[in-house]
Amino acid sequence: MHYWLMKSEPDTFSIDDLQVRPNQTEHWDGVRNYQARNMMRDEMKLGDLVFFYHSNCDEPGIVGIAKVVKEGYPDFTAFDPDDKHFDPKSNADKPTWIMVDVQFVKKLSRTISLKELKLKTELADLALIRRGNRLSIMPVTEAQWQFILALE
DNA sequence: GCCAACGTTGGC
DNA sequence: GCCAACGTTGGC
Repeated sequence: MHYWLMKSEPDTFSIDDLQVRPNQTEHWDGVRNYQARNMMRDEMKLGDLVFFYHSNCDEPGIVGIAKVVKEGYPDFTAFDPDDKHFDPKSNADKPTWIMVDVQFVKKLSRTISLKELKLKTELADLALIRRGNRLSIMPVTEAQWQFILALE
């Protein structure tokens, strides 16, 4: 059982969007970073829990929880020339990019903001708040997970 | 294989 | 809108 944090821009896809999807489930397409891809391909397992993080918005922070309901499989948006995330180097026989499906679990009662997370010495090692980090998917230790949940 | 140029991310 | 940080690309 692993814990994760996944970033999404709420203007593009928010926790509310996830909540109203059929089965409250959506595929996490569009990741075009090898490190993030490798985590989805190799380490994300059914039932893993995910902090849903809103980035590039008024109050960046953790807004909810999701869980992994389908393990890594080819990101078909890479095959579609009309898709924003089209990648001509990826094809169905040998897909470069991988995604997982996540399902809504809950919204937090409040946003646990990046600003707040940065103040906690307990979270100094969290990838999210290390300077210059741009990974859209990152691991969270169980201790970090429990600590953050207790902030709600 | 080096590295400059360029594009993207994402906080502010 | 700005810009720092970082990943990728492509010439050599």
